[in-house]
Amino acid sequence: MAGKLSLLSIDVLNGAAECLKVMAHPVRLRIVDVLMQKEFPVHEIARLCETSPDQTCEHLRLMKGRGLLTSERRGRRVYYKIASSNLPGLIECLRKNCGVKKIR
Amino acid sequence: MAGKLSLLSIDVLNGAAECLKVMAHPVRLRIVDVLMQKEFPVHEIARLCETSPDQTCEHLRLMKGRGLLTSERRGRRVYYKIASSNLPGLIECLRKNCGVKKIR
DNA sequence: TTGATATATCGTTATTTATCGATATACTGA
DNA sequence: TCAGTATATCGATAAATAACGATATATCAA
Repeated sequence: MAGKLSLLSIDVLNGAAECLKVMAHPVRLRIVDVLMQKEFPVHEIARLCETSPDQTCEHLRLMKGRGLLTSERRGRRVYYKIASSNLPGLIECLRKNCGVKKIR
Repeated sequence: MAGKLSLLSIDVLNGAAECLKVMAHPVRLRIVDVLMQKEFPVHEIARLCETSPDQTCEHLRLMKGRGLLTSERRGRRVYYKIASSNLPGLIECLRKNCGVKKIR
């Protein structure tokens, strides 16, 4: 072996760490898992994720702020869906690598 | 659509979140990136990651504590290497999905 | 307009995590 | 044994994050 290591750049590492930090929360992982099926309004996400609506808003706001989700108001409901192509890949990675299995 | 969503279990989500939390740090990502090539002793890891040896120890301890790395003393050096098959997959996932590119 | 539903934000407190300096332990070679 | 190198741990402070209640805004239907 000769030459330098081929390493990820600092900028990329910082960006990736930020992304992982946002996703390093069980409820937010669950939200993505839910949204991988289709878009849902906030109260539905809250119900499916078994958290309160206001905490759900918080999580959604965080993820939207990082560009991971987008939202669209229709009537009094706001529908969220996955915006970042990172997320399905990440969840897929977790399923494959972290002993993550589907349950019914 | 009929039937329940197929969701990841709470236990799995907690485990995955813990794993991600550990990896959600630029220096620790760099450490894994370095160790993907081969094992290294602490001071080399510190040098390659441009951090102090004692902070490097901290990071290594954290990751080892989660079963992500293993270590082996040889002489006065302690060599660390990747233990978890999650990690290369995760880094690979970051390379592919998070706009992560190699630099020389 | 009023009441009900849905979503969002704000402020406080609690908890966790990071950083850094100091110090301790382990090993080697002289 | 001593000096020097390598690794590890500990304690304090700082910073970031989470959790929760309270309150605010938006929309619709009556």
